[in-house]
Amino acid sequence: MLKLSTKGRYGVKAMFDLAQHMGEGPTSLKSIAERQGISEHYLEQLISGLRKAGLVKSVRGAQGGYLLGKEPDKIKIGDIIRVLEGPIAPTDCVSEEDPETCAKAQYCVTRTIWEKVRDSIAEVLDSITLQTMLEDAKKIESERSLYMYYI
Amino acid sequence: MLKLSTKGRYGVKAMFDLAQHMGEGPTSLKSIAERQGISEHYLEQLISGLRKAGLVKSVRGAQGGYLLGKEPDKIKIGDIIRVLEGPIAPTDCVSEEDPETCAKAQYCVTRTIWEKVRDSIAEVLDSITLQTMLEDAKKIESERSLYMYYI
DNA sequence: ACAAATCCCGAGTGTTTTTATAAGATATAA
DNA sequence: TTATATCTTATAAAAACACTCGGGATTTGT
Repeated sequence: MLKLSTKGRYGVKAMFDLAQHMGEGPTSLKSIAERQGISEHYLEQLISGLRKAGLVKSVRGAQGGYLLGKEPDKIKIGDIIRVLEGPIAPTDCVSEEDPETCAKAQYCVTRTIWEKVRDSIAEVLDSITLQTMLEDAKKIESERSLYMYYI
Repeated sequence: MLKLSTKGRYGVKAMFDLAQHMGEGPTSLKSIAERQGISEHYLEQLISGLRKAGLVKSVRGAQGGYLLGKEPDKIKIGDIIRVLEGPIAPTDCVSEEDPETCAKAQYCVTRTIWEKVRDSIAEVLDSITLQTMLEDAKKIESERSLYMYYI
């Protein structure tokens, strides 16, 4: 159905939350889960993949938690999605990673459609970084207070 | 996983098959299913939806079958996908049809990402019609015979 | 009139994916 | 040493997916 699963959505929310709390030391899963309204145990599984991919770093023990693995302008939304949902692939025959080879691939007209869909999704997701999101959030916030001012 | 289900893929294949056999009278499900390698009974379910949406017309009885409901340049791939897979909606909060209203929608930064994804998918799918596919197929075929000629 | 071809409709079914939940092991700060 | 966290693995309910099946309705050709 061309739908994102909760993995991707929760993952992006969690990463954005981490970005918003940069410079405050490690952020615990518990606090992320509470702020974002996500099951802590479930988030645990998701962040495990993000850690293995180097998108976050973990600090164990009391007062521990997670930190971004890179600068926010180096983390694309596409990176997060690919870790949590696998390669972008509206169909198996046009997967970003080892596409299922089909004998008719060369002459297949439908295949070219799915390629275009894949590329347009990838282009959007790779054009947005956590930094972009932080800037967007700041902009929305300032517009919001401007509006409040004039009431 | 941002994946298309077989419904959408089979549906587009079947519609393209119908387009390729225009002017030859009604095309039976059986022949479409055979050519495209799809279960006939399953395809029956899918085409039922396409008929109700007016994308195909049916002719009952012996020698019956299906015909395109409109000219091929009037049938967008997006139309077919929406009938078979529902509105384009990478997440429920940005569905093309009655999006799930969320209290934070106005300030939600992730939401704007999913909107962009939705729009880019819709743009691709609505820019391609069955006519486009017929032209692409003809082009590929002529390139293929040209290549054969030079061997 | 009858048989064959074909569309039409709804119910049932096995598999996979999704979305968690739970329990316990490991590590560290205070 | 205790409380706070991360880490790992197992279990499982629910939903979606991809068919499968059976029978009914309609039309054509003999």
